[in-house]
Amino acid sequence: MSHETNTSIELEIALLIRRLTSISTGRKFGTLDRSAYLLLGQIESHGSAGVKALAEEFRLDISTVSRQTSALEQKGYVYKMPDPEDGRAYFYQLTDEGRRMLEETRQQRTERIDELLKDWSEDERTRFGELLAKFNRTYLDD
Amino acid sequence: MSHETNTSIELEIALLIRRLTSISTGRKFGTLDRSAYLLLGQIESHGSAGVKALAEEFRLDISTVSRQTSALEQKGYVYKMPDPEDGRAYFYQLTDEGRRMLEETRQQRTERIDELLKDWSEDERTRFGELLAKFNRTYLDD
DNA sequence: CAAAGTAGTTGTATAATACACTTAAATGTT
DNA sequence: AACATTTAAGTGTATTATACAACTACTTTG
Repeated sequence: MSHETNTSIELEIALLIRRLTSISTGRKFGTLDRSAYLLLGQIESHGSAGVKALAEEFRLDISTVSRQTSALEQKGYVYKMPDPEDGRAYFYQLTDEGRRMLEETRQQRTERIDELLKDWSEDERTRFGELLAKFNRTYLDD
Repeated sequence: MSHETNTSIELEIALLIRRLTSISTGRKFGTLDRSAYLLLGQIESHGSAGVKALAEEFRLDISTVSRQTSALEQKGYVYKMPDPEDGRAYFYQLTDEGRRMLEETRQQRTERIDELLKDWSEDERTRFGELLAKFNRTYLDD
């Protein structure tokens, strides 16, 4: 059973949910809640970003993301760099602690998926991951 | 492109979300919000039920479902029959209006999926529906 | 029959969200 | 160059789905 496949699946599910729903009352899958997990993941994979870019990525209101990044900053998972080219804007970047938490959460979530899909065939998991990814991309273009 | 396949997909997605998250701030896909849609669908497919059974089905707190069914009753989509065998309990049943709304919403949601997946192959849509269904069942047994 | 358990409701708190407004900086127009 | 418009971010407020706790009325059990 491929660990990478399951990592992909759990990420795609988290994204699917983010696209389709709003909140998730404290229903944590790992140490970080979903919004924190997705934000940190986005910053990790696409580099530092401002509130506006993050809000667009996740189809959330800027005010919502502003509060979420604020919370992440408070916890020391990200820090804010002023954009040298635009006095209004900032770039959020991961701290070492943020990177550590992200990895820890990713591992916890992946383990959860490992357990849930332990009886699925390799082919099923691969296919499911691919299709969720495709669906999430389809949804994005809407 | 099979309409039935897409109906199945949208139902499974709604279920997936219900399982994994909590709320969805007014993010309606049709006339009914997700909780109303799922509750009416459950009553339609599994027959009249009380608050407790519905809460268990959707892994929600009884108080949450109590409020949701209350709202549905208020809108005239369900009515409450006292359980003849248990003076504390009730059975919620669909009204004609509720059945109509359910069907309308189902159609709207399915159309949305039709549109989203218009470029997917028949095989992909079938497979995605199957896998989501399988995943939801897997999740249930947790 | 009294005690414990249960179905449902209601009160209260929480959390993620949107929308409206604000502030400060950037951009565009005459 | 001055003023108007736009824009990035933050803040105030309302909404909503949810959980937990307390309560009521009924049922089951010892």
